[in-house]
Amino acid sequence: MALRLYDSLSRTVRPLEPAQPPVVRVYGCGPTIYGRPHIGNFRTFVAYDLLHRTLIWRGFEPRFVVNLTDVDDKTIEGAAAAGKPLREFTDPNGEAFAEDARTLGILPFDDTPRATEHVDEMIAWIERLEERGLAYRAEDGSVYFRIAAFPSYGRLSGNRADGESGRSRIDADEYDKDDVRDFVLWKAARAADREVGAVWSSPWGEGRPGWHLECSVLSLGALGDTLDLHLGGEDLLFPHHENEIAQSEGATGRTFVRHWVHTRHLRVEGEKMSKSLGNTYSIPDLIERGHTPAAIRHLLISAQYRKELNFTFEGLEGSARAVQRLVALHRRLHDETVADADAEAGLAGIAETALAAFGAALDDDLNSSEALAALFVFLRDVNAALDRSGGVAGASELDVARDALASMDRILGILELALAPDDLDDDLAAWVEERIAARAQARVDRDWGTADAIRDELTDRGIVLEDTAQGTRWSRE
RNA sequence: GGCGCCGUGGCCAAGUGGUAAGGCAGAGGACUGCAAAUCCUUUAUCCCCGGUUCGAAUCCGGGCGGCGCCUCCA
Repeated sequence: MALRLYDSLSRTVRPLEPAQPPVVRVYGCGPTIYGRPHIGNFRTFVAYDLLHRTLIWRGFEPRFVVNLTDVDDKTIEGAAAAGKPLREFTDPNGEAFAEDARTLGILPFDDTPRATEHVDEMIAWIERLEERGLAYRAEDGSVYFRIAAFPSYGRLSGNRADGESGRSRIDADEYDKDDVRDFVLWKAARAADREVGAVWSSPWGEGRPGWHLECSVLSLGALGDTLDLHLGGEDLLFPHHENEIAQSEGATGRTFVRHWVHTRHLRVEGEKMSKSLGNTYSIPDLIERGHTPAAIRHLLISAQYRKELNFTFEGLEGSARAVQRLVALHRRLHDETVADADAEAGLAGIAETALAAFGAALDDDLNSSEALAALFVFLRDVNAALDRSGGVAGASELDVARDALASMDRILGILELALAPDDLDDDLAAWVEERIAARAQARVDRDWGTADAIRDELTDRGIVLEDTAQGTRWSRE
């Protein structure tokens, strides 16, 4: 079974065919680090992560590069507003992104290049384009890409490459362009740029690199002349990626990207995310409201990356419940099932079926929704089998079931987050243990009134009790 | 206007020709001192109309409704 992914250029789901398997060269457009990334950004980055993990699971050797845009209008404005040099403004934002990514269990990328650290290469790139007649200098010292000289422009987005496109995109500030579709490669310095140090010298005078150029130079610089996979949010399809193709293929004469993957935007409570609606939640915002990383991650992968996903607090609560069931299953398999060499609960068959369905779902364009369904069928069937066997299973089938759960979570990364050690303080834990002991005595005495009162007391403090054959277990929430 | 996407049970969401996954919520039951956890049972003819087909949620046509990009937003 081969991994198949939707390719935005051919508009079909087709097998991933890296140029030099098992190596897969992946580049994903990363965040612009002008502020704390929001939950919408992370829908995309969690999708990157799902792909990353699936590639590894399927035996590929991904080289996964995601850039950080640290010079553009927004970072410059932000730095100016904060009265800081650009770098001083963007550094903490880059760190915030890394921190939130870790919180959500996103595997580290192999490289996260920053635009400002590769300006020399970008300048060299523009020179190549100039030599090939694909770039021209405007009167103000800016340099533009000449779209008229790149005939296949528009193939990715389906936007007509020829002249009139119904709606004028002429920007009053960009009257220097020969053609309204031409995009800037090098932006002549403005006073605002100088203020925050967002200025580099070049053959065309002082200025800064254009945003589109960044991704071509960073990706090809890190990965070679052709990328196996290029990822990005759906908003980047046009003009960003269209422009990347033009300037990359224009300069190298080779195919830029073999397979384009775009993620659908997240909606929040049924609405588009926007600052005016106040619904651009960040990861720390959600954690502060009492939501867990595992639940957030579960919700973000509950729909396939190309489908619209509506992020709601009601949904987040539902995800939290689903995560709890997974944790309970994990605990049951590891701590509560008796291994008996002679027993046979039927776990191996359940695991095999689940893994096959799970893998097939991922292979089918990362259908995380269906993969999750396979996991929950596994959950139900294992629980039912163990209920029937009285909590006893064969040692080897138990291992098989544990491995299957671990294997699926290597992709989903949910248990991995949910099982992370709780930072509950020792005093509270000691108190809980004391109360549980008191309740146990009351139960021995058949003093149900006292036993229930203690349980209520714990419930009020957010502690949930479960009486099991092995004794009373407690957990938060 | 150009290029696309979507409309499945109370909510979320799979399924793209063979008779409706899964999650959350609800109801009933088993288990339990009572609970919790777990299991079992239970709630849909898939926006509307027409067509193709032995057969369509799935294909085609037409409506209605929602959404994205075309502005350096993932």
